[in-house]
Amino acid sequence: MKDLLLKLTRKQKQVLFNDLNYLNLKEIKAFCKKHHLPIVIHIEIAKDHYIKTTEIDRKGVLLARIKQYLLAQIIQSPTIFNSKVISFTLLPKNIHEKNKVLYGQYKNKNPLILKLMKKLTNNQFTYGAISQEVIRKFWAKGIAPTYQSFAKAWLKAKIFHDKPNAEWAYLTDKSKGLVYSDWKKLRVQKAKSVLVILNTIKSKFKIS
DNA sequence: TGATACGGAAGCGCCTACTG
DNA sequence: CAGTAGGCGCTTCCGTATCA
Repeated sequence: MKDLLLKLTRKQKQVLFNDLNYLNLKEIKAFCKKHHLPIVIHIEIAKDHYIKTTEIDRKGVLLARIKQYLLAQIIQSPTIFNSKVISFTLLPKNIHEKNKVLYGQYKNKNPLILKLMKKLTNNQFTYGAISQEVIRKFWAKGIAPTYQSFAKAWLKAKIFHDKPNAEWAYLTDKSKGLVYSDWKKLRVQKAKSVLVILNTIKSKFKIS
């Protein structure tokens, strides 16, 4: 399988792959659209019947997809939540830890869910990047965890998460002490040189 | 009209620097 | 010393714009 970056040295590829993190979501979306890489999450509303949601994959997921495309010319299929992990019936008022966390019912900021999750995590749970990452990973695998196992997974992820995700460029630089007054300029510069390389690539099709 | 895309606002995540 | 505001991007939410 040929990759699309033949002209680059190994070192240059390393730099490129690292600097992809400096692209913002708008730039990433534009590249994905041009090359027909999926952006939007799909759900299965009936057997083998899929529709788009309004939700897009996280930045890290999109970047992984782009890397796979650059290296192997493979266009991965979109993230799909199958019917087993979905429900659009109203969230029960008396949810408890044995209930399943389902797409369509689980909503950020829902106070009932927050209360339950706080209870199950020794008051540590917050709605944020980690919670979203954890639950989407479950759903993408076709698993609807109970609130109890979601809480357990969240606590584990929280401990594991000792530094910002690589794709959060600003926070990563910040944690390394590399953020100075003109970080925004740095981001634009890095993004520009990444885009110069990416723009040399013609769109290809190969569905995995 | 319904579906989709876009845009702004608010909260999270992290560290530094400041305030009391 | 503890607490908090500032800085920036990502995510989510929600209202508005656009398209078929």
